Order: sequence, then structure tokens, then C-alpha cells
Amino acid sequence: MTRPATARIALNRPLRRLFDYLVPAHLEVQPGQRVKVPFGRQALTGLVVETGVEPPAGITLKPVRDILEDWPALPENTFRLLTWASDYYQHPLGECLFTALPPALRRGRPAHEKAEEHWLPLEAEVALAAHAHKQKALFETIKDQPGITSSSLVQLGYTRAQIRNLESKSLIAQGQAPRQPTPQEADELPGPSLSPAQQKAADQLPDHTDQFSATLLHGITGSGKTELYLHYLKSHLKADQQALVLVPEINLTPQTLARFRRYFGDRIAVWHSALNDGERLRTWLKIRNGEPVILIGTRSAVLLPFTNLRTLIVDEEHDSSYKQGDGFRYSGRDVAVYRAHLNQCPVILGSATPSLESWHNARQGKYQLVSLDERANNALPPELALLDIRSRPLEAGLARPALQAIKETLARGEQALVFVNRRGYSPVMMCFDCGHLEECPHCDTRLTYHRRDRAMRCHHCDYQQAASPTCPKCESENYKPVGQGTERAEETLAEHFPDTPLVRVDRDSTQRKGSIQNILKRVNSGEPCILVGTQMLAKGHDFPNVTLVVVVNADGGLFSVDFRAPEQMLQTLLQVSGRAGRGNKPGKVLIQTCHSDHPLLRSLCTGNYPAMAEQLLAERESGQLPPFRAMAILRAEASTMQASLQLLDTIKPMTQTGSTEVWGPLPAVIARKANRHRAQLVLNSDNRKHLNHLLSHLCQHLDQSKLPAGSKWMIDVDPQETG
DNA sequence: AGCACGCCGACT
DNA sequence: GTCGGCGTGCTC
Repeated sequence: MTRPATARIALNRPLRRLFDYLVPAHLEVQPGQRVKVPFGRQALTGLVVETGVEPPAGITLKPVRDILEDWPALPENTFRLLTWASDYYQHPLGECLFTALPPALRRGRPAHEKAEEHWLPLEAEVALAAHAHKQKALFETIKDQPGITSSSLVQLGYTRAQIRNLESKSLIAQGQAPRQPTPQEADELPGPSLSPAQQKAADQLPDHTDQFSATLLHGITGSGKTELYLHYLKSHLKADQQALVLVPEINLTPQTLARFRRYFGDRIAVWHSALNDGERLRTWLKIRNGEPVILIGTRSAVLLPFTNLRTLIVDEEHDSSYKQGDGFRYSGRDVAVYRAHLNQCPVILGSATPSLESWHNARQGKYQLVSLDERANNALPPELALLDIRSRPLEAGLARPALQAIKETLARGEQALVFVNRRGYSPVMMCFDCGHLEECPHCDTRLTYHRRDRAMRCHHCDYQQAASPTCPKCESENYKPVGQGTERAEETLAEHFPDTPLVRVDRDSTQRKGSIQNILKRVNSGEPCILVGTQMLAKGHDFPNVTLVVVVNADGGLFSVDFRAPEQMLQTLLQVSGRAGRGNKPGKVLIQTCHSDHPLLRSLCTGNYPAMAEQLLAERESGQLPPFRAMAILRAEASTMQASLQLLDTIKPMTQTGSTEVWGPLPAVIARKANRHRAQLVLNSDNRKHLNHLLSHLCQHLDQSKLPAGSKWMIDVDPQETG
């Protein structure tokens, strides 16, 4: 008796289980392949996990309806990577596997792209109605860049209707794409030239792209890490090989891209949240087909189905945005390291302020440490100084000496940057008579005041209301914003420096597409100005004429409940300090604080990150915190706090094993979000393997047990936010 | 997650 | 009498 052909299939559903199907004789399936299957009374796209399985007893299998293509959408190494990640992060396999597919393929669409439309001009000049500015501009763009694609035009702000309009007037037509340089030609483009210090670092980078190595590249701000990446890829990546460069979302600017394109031409491809479904599918197919792309991408790019990936680079590896904050809570950086291991290829982690995890790994010899401690172009490191603001009069947060320093900087024809560390300092409206603070009706948070549209918003749910001109409680008119938001700093600076342009950079002022580009262009013109802004200013940008950085308040991270706060504070402050003095003029950084004798701030002023990292690591070790132990958080939410705590209380006994210490259950720092009451149990283990097994058991148990209505739980492995 | 089934309140 | 609210249970 021969067994019928069967397949075990993963579905894009939050279910920690797989489903078995019969495979009809006329179909052939293999792991990683997309299939269409009946599920309840719906038809879903599934991914084959295993074939020839013994189905559980007492279940009548349904047959696979069809295959979507006869090749595996997920090649073996990508499949193995995701299987590992599903187990490591305790997230359902189906959802993990589907994150590696572009939206079109998740929905069961066919795996080929619509041909790209390329446009050519048919006339040399156009006679259009005088008011048709957009159409004229569109025509000019096509004339300047013959062969430009519809999607590029849409990105430039034109609409498909406008394109169709010009086509109907026979002014443009679809035509041949400009010839793409072949990989060989891209290979012949010159590489960047390196300074002696850069060359010395380059010589220490791994030689082989066919064996695993992990390198931590610690390069101070302005030392030219990107040149090193480019040089490395130029000299080691072969013409038929693929590479991945992971970057934080906000670092993926047209400037970064242009730098890579200069050396690799059209071998460069991008992957980030702003791509549309068509662009996603096209790039996904390129990668799946093994085209020798160098992909610049954000977090999720590490999950793409590369078939010949020979080098991984993680830029700004300390950046907390590499950790996904909901759903499949993976770390793009950590998955990249594992992927390099699976592929037997090098991974380079670069940062001016490496994460303590990576620093620890380097110290233990798991990663090779390569240091680049000279700035490029003979620029000097900035000089850092603390400015104690205890009992000094402040004007919207700025002390007299800080204002004086700004004045002197402007007088020299240079630019100043005022950095507002907004963590914990959102502009809140307060009544100065009765002390009333407006709270979100659905969350345990304060509402934040947005001057632009006079709105009060909650940053944790979608609640908003109009700002009242008087105190909602006592109707006093003495109702004003407190704290040091960028808007207030901007006002005061405008009063002090009426003749100097002020440039504000924060989420509000840069929401419009391309507005940050305009801002940067203006700053780079070099005219004296004052930049005022938040985190967005801290990273990556190169402002050659900024010679002074003022940090309005450095104290946010010193006494936080989150154990990562001091690390993140130092990283942010060093990154923003790195904006000063990148050109040929020396830079100065003034850090306002109420704790000028705090050892962390003192060592910050030395600018010596390795010493700071050692100090922070010593604290982590004495507290038995990561990276000295593995941490996972079991979070619960329910309609009451009591229900959340109770759920965790019943689970707690299961988590107490020899190698695991358990804290809690405790209410989360923001105990109520969108009317859900949240609590958590923190698990700490000396042994990552034990912790992983414990979590697997826990999931199994929780999946089987019936939870009270409305209760939910989730697991966060290597949590970034402990609140 | 969907989707259906199921058992109680306000509509023609 | 029924349309529809969302609680609960199941999906190979």
C-alpha cells in the first residue's frame, strides 16, 4: 500500500501550527513553493514547508488546489533563515515566511512583473496651453531623461493621468529603456580613494567572501565608514555576487544612494517602506533570480530571498529601529549576523557608537574589531564641554553662555545646531494656576500640543482634540505649553537672532515629501543659520559649516527606568556631537545639564566611546542585564489590569527554572494604551538555549489553554523597550 | 486573522 | 416577526 502524497503547509495567519494537505497526482510540490489551498471556506495562498508527511490521525485532508509556480518562492537558505527566526523570536512560522514575500505574492498574484513603461519624447518642443505648467514640466523631464519610467515620474510628483495625457497628444511615446550597464561595466567604475587611516582599516576587513566572519567596524563620526563599505564591496564582491547594505530608515536618503550609484551604477537596488507594490515585486524578483544586485535596504531587506548573497553590511548597527516593535519582533542586525553564518559569508557591523551587545561580542573575540579613529579630510574631532544649568536663568531652555556661543559662531559666518532631546520633553499644555495637565482619555499618557494645527494629540493611540485657549478645568488664561519643544526654542532664538535664518527639523516640519531635502540643500549652501531640531538631526548628515552644537538638555536618559536609556542617551549625544566641525573648521559641542558631575557625562566629554562602553558594560554586568544574560518579556493585555496581572501570575510558576530569573508581573510603564491594560513578566536567563526551550513550552501551553475573553499575550525576545 | 455560527436587542 | 450586535470556535 503506497501512502498518498501529502504536504505540510504554512499560512499567513497568526497560528502556531501548520496544516496538512493531499497533493493531487498531477501536481508536484517542494518546500518553499507557493500553493493555493482551501482553508475553511476560503482559498488562501500557502507555502509548502515539508512534503510526504504523516498526517495526524482522524483528519480528512483536503487536496492542494493548485501550485502558483513550479519553483520555490523561498529558496532553501532563506527558508532556513526564517525557520530559525520563527523559533528564535517565538513567532508563528507562517507569518515569518510570508514577511519574505512582497505584498503581491502574499495575495496570490502571479510572480511576474508588469513590463515597466519607459517614455521618450516625440517632439523637440511642445506647444501646450500656457496654464499647463505641470504638463510642460513633465515633457521637459522626459526630454532630459529619455527612457524614464512611469514610476520614477510618479515619484517626482507627476500623475499617471498627466503621462497619459501627453501620450494621447502624441508628444511622448513608450520606447526602449536606456541600456543598463552590465555588472562587468559596473565593475569597471573606479572605487573610492582612501585616506591612510581608512586604508589601514580596510586592510583589516575580512579577505574572503566565502567564509563566515563578523566584523565590528568602530569608526568615529565623520571618519568615512561609507567609503570603507564602498571600497570593501569594490575590492571583494565578484561581478556575479549579491550584497546587502542595511541602513536605518532615515539614513536612506537620495545622497546616500547617489554615493553608491556613483561606484556601482545600476547594480544598486533599494528596499524601503516607501516602495509601492509594483516596485517591491520587481526588486524581489531581481533578488530571487540571483541578479548581482547590491541592495541598500531597511530592516526587512534582510529577509529577502537572495540566492547568491556574499556580503552583508549593517550600517549604524546600534540603531534601535533595527528591532521590529510589533508582530514579528526580529532584529534586522541580529538576523543579518545569523544569515552571514548560514551563508558562510562576511558581515560587517558599522557604527560610531556600537551597541553594547556588539561591543561585548567584539571584546569576547566573537567579532573582529576594526577601529577607524581619525576623521576624514583632516577634520578634527569636536571639543565637548558640559554647561551646568543649575540655578542659571534659562530662556526657553537656553542658558546665557549657550546663547553667547551661538552669537559668536554666527559672527564668524558659521552655522549652529540646537539639539532638543525630545525624549520625555514633548510640549505639554499646563495650567500655571491650577496645575491641570490634559490626559488622553484612552491611555495613561499626556496629550501633546501641536502648534501647527492647534491640536492636542496622543502619541500612543489615534486620539486628538482641538487645543483649548484656556484651562479646560479652571478656565484660567494662564494655560501654556511647558517643556522644551523645538517650536519654543525656535521662538526664543528668533527673538535673539532676528537677522539669522532659523531652520527647524522635526517630524512636523519634514512631513511633506522632499522637504528635508530642501532643508539640507539650504544648510549646505553654507550661509550662517541656526538649525533647531530633534533626533532627525543626529544621524548621518554632513553639514560642513556647522561648527557649534548645543544640546538643550542631556539629562533625559540618566535616571530612566529603562536599562538601555543611558546607552541610548550617550549614542544620541555622540552622534549629534558628530555633526560639529566636519569641514575644515574645528567643532565645539555645549551640553547643558543639571548633573555636570555625573560620571557618564564626564566620560562623554572625553569623546572616548570605548571607555564609555566599558563603563556601561560594567554596570550591565553587575546588574546581570543583557548582554550578560538573555532577556525575554512576556507581555499581557486585557480590559482590566487585574486580568492582565492574573494571567501572568498563573504563568509565572511555569517560567521559574534553575537558569531563569523572573521579574514581575508588573504593570507596563504606560499601563493603559487605547483602553487596554498592559502588564509584563521579564525573564532573564544565563542560558539562551534554555530560555528558548522554556518559551517554546510556554507558547505551547498558552496556545492550548483557554484564556479569559479579551486577554492577549505576546513574547518579545531581546526586547529593546523594557517599558 | 477571517469567517461562520449563535443567541439577545431595536426596527418594519 | 427579522436585521445585526460581537462572543466563541474552527480552520488540514
